[in-house]
Amino acid sequence: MADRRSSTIQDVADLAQVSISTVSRVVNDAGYPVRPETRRRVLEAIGALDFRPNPIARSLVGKPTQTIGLIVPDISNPYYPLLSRGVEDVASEQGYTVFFCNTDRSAAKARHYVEVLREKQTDGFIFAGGGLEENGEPLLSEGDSGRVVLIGRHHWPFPSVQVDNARAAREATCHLIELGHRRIAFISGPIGLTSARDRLAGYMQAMEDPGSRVDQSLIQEGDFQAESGYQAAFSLLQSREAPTAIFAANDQMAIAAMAAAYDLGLRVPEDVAVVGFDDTPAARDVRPALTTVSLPTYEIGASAARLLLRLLAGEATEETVWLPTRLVVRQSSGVPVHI
Amino acid sequence: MADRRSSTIQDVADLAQVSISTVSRVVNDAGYPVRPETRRRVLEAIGALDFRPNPIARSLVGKPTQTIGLIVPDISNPYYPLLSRGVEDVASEQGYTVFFCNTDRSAAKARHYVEVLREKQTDGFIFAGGGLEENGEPLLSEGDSGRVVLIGRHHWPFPSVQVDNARAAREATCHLIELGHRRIAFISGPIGLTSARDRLAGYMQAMEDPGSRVDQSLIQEGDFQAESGYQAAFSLLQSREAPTAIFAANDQMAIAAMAAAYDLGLRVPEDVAVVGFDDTPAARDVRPALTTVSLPTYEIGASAARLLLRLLAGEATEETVWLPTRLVVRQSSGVPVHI
DNA sequence: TTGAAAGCGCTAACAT
DNA sequence: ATGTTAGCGCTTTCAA
Repeated sequence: MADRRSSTIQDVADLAQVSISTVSRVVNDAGYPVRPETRRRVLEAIGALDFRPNPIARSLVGKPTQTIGLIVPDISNPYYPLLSRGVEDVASEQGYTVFFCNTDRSAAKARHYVEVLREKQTDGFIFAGGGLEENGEPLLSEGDSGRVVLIGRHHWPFPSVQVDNARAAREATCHLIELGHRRIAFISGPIGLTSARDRLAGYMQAMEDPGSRVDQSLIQEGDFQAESGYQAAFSLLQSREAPTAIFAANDQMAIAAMAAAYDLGLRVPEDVAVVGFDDTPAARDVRPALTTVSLPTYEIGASAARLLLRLLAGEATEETVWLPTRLVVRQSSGVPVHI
Repeated sequence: MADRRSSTIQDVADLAQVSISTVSRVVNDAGYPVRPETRRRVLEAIGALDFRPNPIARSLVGKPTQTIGLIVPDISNPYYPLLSRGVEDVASEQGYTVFFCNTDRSAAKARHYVEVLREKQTDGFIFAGGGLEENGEPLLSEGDSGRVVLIGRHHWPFPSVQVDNARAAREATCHLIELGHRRIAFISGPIGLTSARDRLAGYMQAMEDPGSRVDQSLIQEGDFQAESGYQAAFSLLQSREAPTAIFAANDQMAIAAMAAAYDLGLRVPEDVAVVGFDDTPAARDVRPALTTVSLPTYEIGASAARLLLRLLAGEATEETVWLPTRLVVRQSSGVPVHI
């Protein structure tokens, strides 16, 4: 039953013997005066017809859609699900529904989604990951102000939530140094990405401390995907002066690096120590469990959502939320530990 | 520039000195006769004003939105990103944009999303994973026919794409039996899910073949999450008559099972063989690499999208697409192999 | 307390 | 070939 084209406000009005304005009033229940008896009739009709206001029509007249979008660069990176969860939890708690969009690290796709989300389909959106411009052309404009929050470093006048990637990478590298390692290799993310560059910078800072210049052959560029991490680690580990430790810019590459070591007959952490970045679920599921930089991933998403919601409510203005990172030492770096 | 409230069709009409209908005609370029000179003027105005038709208004008058939704049960299951990719690739190739929705295996959330997507925000949607009813109440209605396709087994009169879970699980179990294993444990998914039950059924079939009744203590229920797999494997492996092989209903649990073995000082595959299901990226990244049932995940998504798009174009009717599975033997089951 | 009517931006008959 | 107009379903003045 109730499978015909869904009922409209007019149907309800007819059934309740009132005008559509009255129906609209009781639906939007804004403390507008409506005689109890009338309200009752309307409510009854609404129930009988299973009426629900058409959100399209609603937003055409400028009403908020109670929907926000979340744009992420790579849905297959296990880092994002948790972040999404954070966004979703706080959003749905406040009655918002969230649509996820995957840009696949393509600026064109990102632009496309920004446009789609912008055109009033959603009240606002969260943009995670880099790629905020497509060959010079900014993806966002002033007009987006007040309804967008960014995650990660950028040079835009929008609120955002951040994490100190450089600092975190520096700490992780120092951990390895303290363990006695000197030849520490670094597998970076795509250097086109700010976050990847920041992590590299942190590594460099730590390595320079000891005095010596950083051996460039110890640095390999990956692309955040497992395959690239495997390749990089494989060649690193086979080189004449193989590193005794490998620090990968994300967990996927780090886990792949452990695989490369395994395939070369090397033990982790005895022969090579490995540390990752992100603390994705896999980091603790794998063996040896991965030492990695733990990001408050869920909280990053939750904070971004809170920020956006406040923005939409007209509260916050420009603002940056910094969240802390923490090195989680597990087995892969060589220290006897709890998991 | 161009940051005021975006221009409307009226603005364009004014600037081009034509009526809004003419503008609409050139915009919707349906081979409708428009004098070249006029068209040029309109196009020029459109360019000057950076006009883009408001999709909300457009869909209010019944135009398709060129948007589809994809509802998945658990965005943090690494199985879904690839499926999503399949959906997205064929969709965007045909000019559709896709919104992802995560139900978190909650029927209430699923219902919510179905409603949101249904109310014309999207032209149609793909529903992956179970939970198609909330205590008896079906989530979908006849009215959805023609704009929804399902992924996975169900009893609904909607087109869908399927995989033979039972058969695949049977084959995987047989592989273990052929390797000489007799005490093969099974860590199932939540038995509330059809796919989980089917996989269990397949395992049972294979185990019964040899004659003996299946030892119930060999079967543990998990929830598709790593933690449950770890627990199950840990207790299984410590029991008096420990299994020599563990078959987990998905890769996440299988990988966790390997971790449990590792933590108990057991070697995989020498002491325990492990096989998984899904062939997520982690299966090949982990060491020993995981023997697992490979699903054409990407293709499942792509097929579903193709089906939906054809449906929206008014082509297909009711139809079920079956896709093949394949056992990928890697290291964890004990055979010397290629990865 | 309620209704009538004007739009929101667009498409699609229906004129011309 | 182009313009007029009536909606799509809803909210919101403005009247009554």
